[in-house]
Amino acid sequence: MKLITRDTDYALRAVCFIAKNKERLYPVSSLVKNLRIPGPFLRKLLQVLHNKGILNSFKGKGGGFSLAKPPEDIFLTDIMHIFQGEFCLNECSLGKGICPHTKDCPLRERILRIEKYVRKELSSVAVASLIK
Amino acid sequence: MKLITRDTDYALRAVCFIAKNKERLYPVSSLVKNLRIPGPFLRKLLQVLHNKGILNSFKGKGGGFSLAKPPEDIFLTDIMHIFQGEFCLNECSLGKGICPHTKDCPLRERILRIEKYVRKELSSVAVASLIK
DNA sequence: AGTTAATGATACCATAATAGTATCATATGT
DNA sequence: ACATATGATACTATTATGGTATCATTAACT
Repeated sequence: MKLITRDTDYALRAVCFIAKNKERLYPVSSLVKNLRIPGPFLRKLLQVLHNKGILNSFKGKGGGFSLAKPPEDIFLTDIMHIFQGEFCLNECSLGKGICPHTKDCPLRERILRIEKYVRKELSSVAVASLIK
Repeated sequence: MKLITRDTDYALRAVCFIAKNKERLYPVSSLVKNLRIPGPFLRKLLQVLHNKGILNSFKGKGGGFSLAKPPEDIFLTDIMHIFQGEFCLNECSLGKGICPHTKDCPLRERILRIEKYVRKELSSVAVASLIK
């Protein structure tokens, strides 16, 4: 099972790469060369990151992407949230009201505890800490 | 994202149900009534559990499934392992040698730490502890 | 003004994973 | 013999994932 999906992984790598030289503008083509991620796919991801306020974008010749905020303020969880939705380990059939234990599932509590831990661990990871 | 897939969830529920009265034999039909899981699907799952030594099975009229070992000795991780494979959070593209940081990914260590924690938490959950 | 190089938006497609069904064979108690 | 159960396995439908393609828009630079 994957904690981090391909989307998130690609996006994170792109963000980290851009963060290393945060003044510059990086067009997709340049990122593709450096990161070996399929161009059209990466482009889609970057557009999303832009819409979500992680990146700035500039159209036209000489344009590209740059960070919209300092790398200290971009967290792994931000990117995970964008591409993977709300982090939740508890998506067994319970949620759908199928399970007879919907309310008092004996596993639920333990899983929520694990979830809390993982969330805490992940939320401490800023892009800044990944580019050293 | 799901820590526990549908397969595991269904299988676990069936095992717990059987464990509550561990002397009895439960045919699939009876489990279906009680657990509201699609019959043919559950049957397939139970066959796997039998092949993996979690359940006994008895063919023919009056047959059905029973636990192959005491509920104290059946762990959530056993069932997860059967239906979800080796537990591993670290399946980002790294493993495939695509990522330039294959060896010294700054995230890897943190994820491995999380993985270790989750594994420890899950491995402490026996079926016996879920049926009270 | 025209060309080139970039993103914006969005529709499309291919593959794999997931969830579930169907069928035929075999065993067993009555 | 018959009814009821599992064993094995092939099949199918749906969804998620990963990736492409296309056309529109914007901006810099002749």
